[in-house]
Amino acid sequence: MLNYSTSEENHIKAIYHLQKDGSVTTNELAAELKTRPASITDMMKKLRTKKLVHYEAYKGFRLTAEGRKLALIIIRRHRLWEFFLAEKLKFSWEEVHEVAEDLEHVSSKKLIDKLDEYLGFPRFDPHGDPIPDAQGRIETSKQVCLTELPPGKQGIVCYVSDQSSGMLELLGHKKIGMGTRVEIRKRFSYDQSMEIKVKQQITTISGDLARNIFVKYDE
Amino acid sequence: MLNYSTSEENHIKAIYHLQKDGSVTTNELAAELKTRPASITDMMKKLRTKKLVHYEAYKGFRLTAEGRKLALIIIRRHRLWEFFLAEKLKFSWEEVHEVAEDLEHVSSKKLIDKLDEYLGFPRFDPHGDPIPDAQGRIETSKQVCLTELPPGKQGIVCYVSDQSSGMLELLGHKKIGMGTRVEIRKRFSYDQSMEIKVKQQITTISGDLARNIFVKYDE
DNA sequence: AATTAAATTTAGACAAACCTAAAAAAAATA
DNA sequence: TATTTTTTTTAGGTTTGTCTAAATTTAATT
Repeated sequence: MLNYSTSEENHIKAIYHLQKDGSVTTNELAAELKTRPASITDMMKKLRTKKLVHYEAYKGFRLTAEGRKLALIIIRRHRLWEFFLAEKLKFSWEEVHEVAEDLEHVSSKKLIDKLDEYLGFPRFDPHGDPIPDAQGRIETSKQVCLTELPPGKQGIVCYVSDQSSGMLELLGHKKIGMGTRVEIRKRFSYDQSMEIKVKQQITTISGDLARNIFVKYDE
Repeated sequence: MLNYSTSEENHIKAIYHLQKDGSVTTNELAAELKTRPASITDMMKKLRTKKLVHYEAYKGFRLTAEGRKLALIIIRRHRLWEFFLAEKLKFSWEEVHEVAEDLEHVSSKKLIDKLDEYLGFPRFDPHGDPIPDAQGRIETSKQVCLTELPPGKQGIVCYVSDQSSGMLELLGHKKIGMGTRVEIRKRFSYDQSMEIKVKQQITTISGDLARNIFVKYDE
């Protein structure tokens, strides 16, 4: 595997994040990276010669297969470090991103694969974003607390933080378990309770319960 | 605390390592960093304006108090990462240096202090070199296996890797404990046994025993 | 469709960190 | 001490990644 500069890596990563569908524009990328449009044009020419992006003047750019592979490597590094910082070093949720921005450019593959193993092959970073595996495969879903599932979106229960018998009894009664599909129908700001659809039925759950249920959903 | 480039940090660190006593020369530093002498001159001028080195043309250079402080910060980062890689990620002894060369340039103080705490405030890296603490204080001694104590040097026992009762019995008999001063008098290559001086007396210990005793000594 | 506005690219400059080749200073030696 | 050798510095060039200002292309509006 070739080696890329921090700046090249940051450009590739930014394109990956912006490129939801269709192509990314010069101004968008300049805004994202806090540089000037002229600098973006220069860099795109370079990344084109390195076959990391498809680029034609005035037509925007998209990652090549190679470019996407690199983006996933960088995102893997970033999210594994975020997990490490939060889980092992007890950084708070909001602090991990900035430090991971630096750590993600240390490029030893062996380091990252061993870190992954040490952390127990986590699937989601502290923000709920999926972590690509060593082969660059990534889940399309994001993991969030049920309280943050966008209303109308289908979520799949994947984790419950409180494993007490009281919690399990309640979950059993509501017919909620690992893999159950849920969807938020209505939220009440007064007490954070919500009406959700579970197995074709509507039930109400408390904010306390919702805060302990985590779901995956596609963005 | 200001921020320095990777290249500046590497120069500062190299000067620290070469500057045993007296000043460091242009050629020495160029050899150490695998650059050309002309490049060293350029960098020394820059580091002088930043008040990190004392430098006068043709007279070599030494770190200022400020420069030494920076060097110790970089060495602290390097050795803590080495410890992490060996202890937690199970990298081998010889592999840790190269990866730590990259990690040492990630400059978050909070990261390093939390890493230090997570690792249990280790005092020596996997090579036996002392790790500076958060205030930049560093022990002058190096920690090595008794088999590697230079003959004639005084060593102080600081760690015994095998804590079995058999080992403790033997150590008690030989009057060797934590803090005991030892000195190698003669080594026998045939079976790695050695004659050592302990409390004014000469005794013989086996290679097996020596391999489990660790000592600190000043270089 | 013509004109104006916005986005993008080109052209030329700059700083950082390196380089080579030549000049100057210091050290070694005859 | 005079001369040669070695070390160090200066002068000028290169690459990377950024910038500004001007030119060009594309998109929007009248």
